[in-house]
Amino acid sequence: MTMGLSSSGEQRRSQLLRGVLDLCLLSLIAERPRYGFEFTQALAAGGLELISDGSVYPLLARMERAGLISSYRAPSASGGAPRKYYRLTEDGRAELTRGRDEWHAFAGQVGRILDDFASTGDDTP
Amino acid sequence: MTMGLSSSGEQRRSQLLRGVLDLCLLSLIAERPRYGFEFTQALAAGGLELISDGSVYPLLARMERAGLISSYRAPSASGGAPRKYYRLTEDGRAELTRGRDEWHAFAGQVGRILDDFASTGDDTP
DNA sequence: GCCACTACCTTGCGGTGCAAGGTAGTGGCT
DNA sequence: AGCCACTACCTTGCACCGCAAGGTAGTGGC
Repeated sequence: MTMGLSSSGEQRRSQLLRGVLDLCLLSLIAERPRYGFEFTQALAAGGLELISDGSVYPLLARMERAGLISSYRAPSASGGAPRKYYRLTEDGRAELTRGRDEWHAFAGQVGRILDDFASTGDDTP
Repeated sequence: MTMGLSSSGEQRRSQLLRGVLDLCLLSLIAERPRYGFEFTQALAAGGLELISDGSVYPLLARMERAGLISSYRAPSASGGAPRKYYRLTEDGRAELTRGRDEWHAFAGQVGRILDDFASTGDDTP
C-alpha cells in the first residue's frame, strides 16, 4: 500500500521543486559547465536537499532536447566513468533570464498573499 | 514549427503553483471563511491569474479530507446555488504557519541560487 | 414551464519528481 | 589476468496534480 500521504511537508517540497528545478540547473550551468553528479551536490550546498539523480538526468535530457543546453564528454578527474558536461546555449541563457524574472514576480505575489492574509486573524497574542 | 514545447514559461507557472496553491488557499481562508468561486478571484487579484476552478475544488476536497479545513453550506447572497464555505481547523492553521516558514526558506534558497550563479558569465557577444 | 445565472464537482489528459535498479568505464588489489 | 569497489550515467514504474472541458444542482425572472 502507499504511505506517501503522511508527511505533507516533504511532499510540498517535491511540488515546490517542480517549478524551479530547471531554472536552478540553468543557473548552475551558467556559472560554468557542470556534470550530473555536481548538481545534486551544488543544490544541497545551496540548501535544497532534495533530488535523487533520477530527477536530474531526465530533466537535463529534456533541456538538451529543447535546445537550452548542450553537452560534451570529458574524462573523470577522479577515476571513473567519463563525465558528461553541460553548458548553456544562447536560448538557454535567454530562458534563464526570463525564468528568473518570472520567479521573482511569482515569489513576490505568493509572499504577499501569505503575508497579507495569513496573520489577519490575530487571535494568538 | 515547433509548437508543443514553446510555452515553457506558461508551463512553469503551472508547476510553480503546485507547491504553493494549497498554502495560498489556507492563507485566504485564514482571513475569513470563503467559498470556491472566491478563490480564483482573490488569487487573480493578488497577481496569480491562473486557476480554473477545476484545480481549486479538488484541492479543497483534499484539504478537507486531510482535516485542514471544514465546510458549511450557506445560501448564496446573489441568487443561485447555495455556497460551500470553508474555514480553517486548528490543524489547518498550524499547517499554514509551518508551510509559510517552509515557503520563505525555500524562496530564499532558490533566490540565492539564481542570484549567485546566474550572472557570473557575462560573455554576451 | 422554461431559460439564464450562480455555484459546485467530475473526468481524461499530460507532465514530472522520485525510488529503485541497471549499464558502463577506471583503477587498485590479489 | 581476474575481481571488486568506485564513479558516473541512464531507465523504468509509480503516484501526484494542474488544467480544460463537461456535467449537476439550486434560484429567480419572464
